[in-house]
Amino acid sequence: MTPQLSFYNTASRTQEPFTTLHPGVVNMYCCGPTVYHYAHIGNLRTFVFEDLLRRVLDYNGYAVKHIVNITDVGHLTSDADTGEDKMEKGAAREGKSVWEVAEFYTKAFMQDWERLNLKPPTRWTKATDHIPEQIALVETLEAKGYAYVIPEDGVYFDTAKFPRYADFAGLDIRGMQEGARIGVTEGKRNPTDFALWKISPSDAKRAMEWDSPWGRGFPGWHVECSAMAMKHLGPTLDIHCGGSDLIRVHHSNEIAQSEGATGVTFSRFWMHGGWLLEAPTADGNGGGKMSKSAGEFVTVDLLLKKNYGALDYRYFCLGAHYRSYLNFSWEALDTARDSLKSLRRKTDPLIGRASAIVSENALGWQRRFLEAVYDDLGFPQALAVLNQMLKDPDLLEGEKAALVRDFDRLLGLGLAEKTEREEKVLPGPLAALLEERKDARNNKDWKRSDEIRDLLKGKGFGVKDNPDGTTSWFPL
RNA sequence: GGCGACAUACCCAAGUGGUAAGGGAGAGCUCUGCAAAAGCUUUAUUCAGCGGUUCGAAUCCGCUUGUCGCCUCCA
Repeated sequence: MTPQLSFYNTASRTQEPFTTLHPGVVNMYCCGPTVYHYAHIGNLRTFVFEDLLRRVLDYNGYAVKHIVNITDVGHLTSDADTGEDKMEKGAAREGKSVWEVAEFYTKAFMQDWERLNLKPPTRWTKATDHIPEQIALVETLEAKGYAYVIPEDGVYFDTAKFPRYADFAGLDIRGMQEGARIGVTEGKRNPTDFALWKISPSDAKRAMEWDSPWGRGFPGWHVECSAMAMKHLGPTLDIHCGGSDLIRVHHSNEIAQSEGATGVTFSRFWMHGGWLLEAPTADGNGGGKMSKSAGEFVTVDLLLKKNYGALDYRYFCLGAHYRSYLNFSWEALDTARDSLKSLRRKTDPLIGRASAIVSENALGWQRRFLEAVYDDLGFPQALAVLNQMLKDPDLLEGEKAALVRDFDRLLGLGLAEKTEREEKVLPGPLAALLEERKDARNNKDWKRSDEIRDLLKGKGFGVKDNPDGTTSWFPL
């Protein structure tokens, strides 16, 4: 019996059997990064989750159309005009043009994507390549009576015209009104109304602006995702993903403007990744959601600099359920790195030895693994199944190898191939030392032998004496 | 102020009514000249605290404590 795929749907707040609008095809849109700075590993956790989802869909034989956007338009940081534009802020910080900043960080992001072994999306879509589509969407909303103009400010979406607005995120709008809210835009009809198009102030020239029926300006905070998703995937998506922090505002708004314009369900499944939390420092500061502004700004580059592999971080993410909080600490990452290393030690000897998976036993392991993964991406349990499987003495090596290869299609840890762990050559003088140690050992000069072992250890090389009399070394 | 989430061993963490997965670290054993690596064994009478429902609760309900988040932008 093949296990059935089911995912937790934020829209219904329940886990539902997965179905698609069109048989065999999955249209999936994932909110991507704003490219004004490097992505930190908290941002990246969401993309790792989405990659896991993507792999499960691929594994099931779906033709997946997977779109990830690149937000290269700077949006203001608040409703009020007082907010700073992230892109312009980035440009000012680095003395570059906004376009250069966008290009630089887009490349950096894609590099991180590859390092984490994320499958390339079917298509990357850039916000600035879709200005006409965004304008068209706003025009449709205006024609349907969902939009209103605040002169010299912009076009806004009237959330009162979309009665379901609060449902998706379970917003308590009355409670929000009671809250002290600073920087309310003059002229907004409802606190939840949001800009569809912002008109540039007459006295300031923006680095990125376009002509529109409402005046020169730039698209609002949320239209790009609706416009691009519907252009490339049609009015109804199968899955829309993002980080949990997008639920309340961004995704509520996307639903309002998309469904307002088309009259049909925008996305059948909504899936959101949990946050990466930062441990507080020893003095009790920091802690909470990882961000660029607070605490340590941890990027993949920093990980590599500290001698972790990007896949160590991927493994770290695999250890926790995608919807739960994950506590990041260097100690926890050490754990993940050691775990992956020891996992590789078990799976490396199996590379290239796969046979067919035919025995009852092997099929049972495969079923258990898939049951875990198909149950709302239960990768932590799946990892437990993998570990137990590797220890099963009744399983033939060929089948073990085949299972590892099969599971890794979903895990994406590179367990089935020899990675770039290149054969390093022991530097000449050290090789000579190793020879000398061999002689010492033959003469039972344990003192000298141990000295040399310590010396090599200091240089970063471990030594191990094999039972057959040979000696091997490995980088520590 | 309003709303919400979370709290499982040394660390990460699974488990949402049936009697605590898995990994790492640690410990013991085997192996070894000693190590390393590997293999085996082992590590929570207990799930923040208190009370309740139940034949039965980490799992449901209530209260308390603590941490974090949202009500600006955010993966």
